[in-house]
Amino acid sequence: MKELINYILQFGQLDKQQIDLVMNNVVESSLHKGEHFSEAGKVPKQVGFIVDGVIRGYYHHNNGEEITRCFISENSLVADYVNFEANTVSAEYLQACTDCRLIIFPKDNWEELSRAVAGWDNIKNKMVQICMYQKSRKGPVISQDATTRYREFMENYPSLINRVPLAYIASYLGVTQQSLSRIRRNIR
Amino acid sequence: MKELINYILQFGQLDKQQIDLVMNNVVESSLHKGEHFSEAGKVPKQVGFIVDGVIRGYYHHNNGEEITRCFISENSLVADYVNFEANTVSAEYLQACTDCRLIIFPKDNWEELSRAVAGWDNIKNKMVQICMYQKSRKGPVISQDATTRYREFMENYPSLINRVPLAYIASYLGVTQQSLSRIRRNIR
DNA sequence: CCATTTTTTTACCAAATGGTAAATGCTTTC
DNA sequence: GAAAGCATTTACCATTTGGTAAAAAAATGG
Repeated sequence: MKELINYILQFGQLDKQQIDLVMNNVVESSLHKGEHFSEAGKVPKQVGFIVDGVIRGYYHHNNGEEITRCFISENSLVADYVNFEANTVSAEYLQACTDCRLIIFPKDNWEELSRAVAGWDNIKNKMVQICMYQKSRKGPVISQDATTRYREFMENYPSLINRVPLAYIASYLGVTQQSLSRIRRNIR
Repeated sequence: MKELINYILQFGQLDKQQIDLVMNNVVESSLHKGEHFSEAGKVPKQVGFIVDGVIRGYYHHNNGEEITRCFISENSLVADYVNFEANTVSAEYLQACTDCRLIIFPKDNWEELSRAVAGWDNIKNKMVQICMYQKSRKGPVISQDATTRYREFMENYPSLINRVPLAYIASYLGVTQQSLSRIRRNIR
């Protein structure tokens, strides 16, 4: 819980009683590698905070291929927030790509906090903006060759290289995992 | 002006007097192919409506290469709205890729309308959402080969193929224009 | 600790793409 | 309508990447 409180207090002040209110509206939870936080075709019902682990966002393209769009790691909110807010059906999956420890805000509690905690909305909006910004972060540059895309990935996400299965990184970079493996060999 | 009025009235009702107020706060304008609507490094000061023509959004990548991120064509708003609203410096260029006829809302007038026209904010928010959605629309899929990316581009933007210089489409698709030219030959 | 499963690496060949250079075609302008 | 400036196509070859199959390495579960 400490991690979540520290995270929240980055965005605004809360007194002890308010912090307790927040804590009373969350649930600790976990996901094993491969399990889903939310799924395409369903209406998302929760906002999560990643205490430990990495979650990826992906969708199925026409041909059925999985396209990885982003990675989200610890000390971040995770949610398909637009559809969470609008009660609409999600178009993408959010899946644990390592085992994850999470703190969950169920939808009712998330809304309750807006009523119960003065200043919560201000904090909330800032957190959500950061959350959406991370998901929209520029992906790999399509005109660059795979080697360059991998190099830039290492610069932008150095902490992921040794934690996330190669197949997901390959999917994010738009290459087969065989090609990515070859690229890694040739880089050294 | 008719085009703009029709566009606006899609999103809400306005009476004749209110329409006049809107018209009094815009300026007709035009851009030649190659000229910029707004530029990276500057604070955007206007919202535009494209009466005729196509504008592209692009930015410079590390290595100096131009990356085309989106195309916007007639009957759409065009703006770097986040930075327009926040008075912050833009990170991308918006450039006419054909000659364009535009209707411009200078920033002061745009804000004036919120005060002068009841219901304007409601209409405005809907228009801006659509504008931002169009810019965020999913780009070409990085894992597909260039031929497939071009095929899907033709499906998604059939009206652009014969209007926009090939070099810009190539930049959007992440291939050299020579490769794109060859792809076009082989497709027929 | 061994068996099983998952993940990563290798290898080989075919196909796609980039780099470079040049030719052709198309517009614009005077 | 000729000249100049853009835009598009072609060609050739080197390099990169994908497809397929299999081996090796690492992680997982009894």
